[in-house]
Amino acid sequence: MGRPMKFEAEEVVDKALEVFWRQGFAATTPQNLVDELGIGKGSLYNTFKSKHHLFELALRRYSAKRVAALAEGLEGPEPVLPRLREAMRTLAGIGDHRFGCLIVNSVAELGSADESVAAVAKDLFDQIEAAFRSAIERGQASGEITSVRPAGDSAGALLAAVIGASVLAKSGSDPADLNRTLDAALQAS
Amino acid sequence: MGRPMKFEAEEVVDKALEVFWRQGFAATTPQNLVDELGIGKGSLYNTFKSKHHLFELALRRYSAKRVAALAEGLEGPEPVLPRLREAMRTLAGIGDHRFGCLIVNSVAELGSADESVAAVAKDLFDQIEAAFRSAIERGQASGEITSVRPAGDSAGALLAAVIGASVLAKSGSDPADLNRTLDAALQAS
DNA sequence: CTATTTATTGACTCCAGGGTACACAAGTGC
DNA sequence: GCACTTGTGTACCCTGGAGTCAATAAATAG
Repeated sequence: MGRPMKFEAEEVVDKALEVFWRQGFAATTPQNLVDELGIGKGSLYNTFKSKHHLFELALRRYSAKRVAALAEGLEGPEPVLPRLREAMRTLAGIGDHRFGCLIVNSVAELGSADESVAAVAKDLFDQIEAAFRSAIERGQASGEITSVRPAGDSAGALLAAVIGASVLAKSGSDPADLNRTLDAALQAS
Repeated sequence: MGRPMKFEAEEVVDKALEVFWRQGFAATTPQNLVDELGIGKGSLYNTFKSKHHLFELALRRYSAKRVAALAEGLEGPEPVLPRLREAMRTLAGIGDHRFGCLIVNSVAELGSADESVAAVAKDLFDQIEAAFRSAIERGQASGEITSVRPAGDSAGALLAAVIGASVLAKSGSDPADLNRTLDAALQAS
């Protein structure tokens, strides 16, 4: 009982995610959120304890979406290399927006001071690396990818390349160059 | 004529650099700066127009130092691979502090909204890539590095790996793992 | 219909961030 | 010594960030 909420929390978190992604944590004000989420300040603080807590929810939601999309993109029939290629481009956020990856941005902004952010980031990075690794192992099993290098090493290198490309995208690098860079990292596997 | 300054601007910028590196731009308050630079607020704003301007000076100084150290580390007699290896570790900021790279942090925090920051970052990244490239070319000329892959492609991949490692360091990855990752990227060249 | 519970609204508070103003200090030229 | 110029130190100011609160609305139980 009691009055029902006029919005769905998940949708609001999705919108908050966009705002934080565009502006970063510190640069996003409660007023920004009120304006863009379409709910009042009272509801905001009633539903989500604080700006920081909402931020954490947004980070986790972003991570979950990314992991799901990655799993979907990598599964399916071979060949696996083009799948990896496409997945890397998506993760790096190359193209249209130039906001990079929300998690990368957040860990760079707050990582050394905010343990909860660092933890979410480490978690996402570990999951991406694991997904890369299993894809590489599949490719090695089918002979599509050389086995001279351990799959774990290659997966780590690909993860670093994706993160690096995400940052480079924010600094204004040419998307075509970044695609070449990612391809170079991938071909080296 | 006029009263002489009681401090040297360069030293103060160096100290400011440390503070911004530890805390990021938004999280650093004028009071923080006053406390750590050892100069009064009046001098601060008289010498450096604004917090943002001081920040830019700090970024540029950081870049200049990095580029100089990189050039010094890469020059000298062969073999060039161990030099690259060491340079990458230094650039990624693996080890003690866990603050990553100041430029990477700054571009991730402000890059898509602050053109001047993005420009300094792009500049540094270009210079690092160029230094990598010329080192790789030297290695190729002496047969130390395979020439199957264009030096430019490898240089881009190494740059992305270094940036990625810097971010991973902030999220709390094990330094030993990061060193493996960097080695994997380097061996792939 | 009333009591109770929970959401919403938006005015309000509190404080810190970023910067300014001004009185004073420390130099130089004459 | 005196004018002039340029730092220094600090009290002060203003805005906006983050969050709270009291009044009100919308539901359910009985």
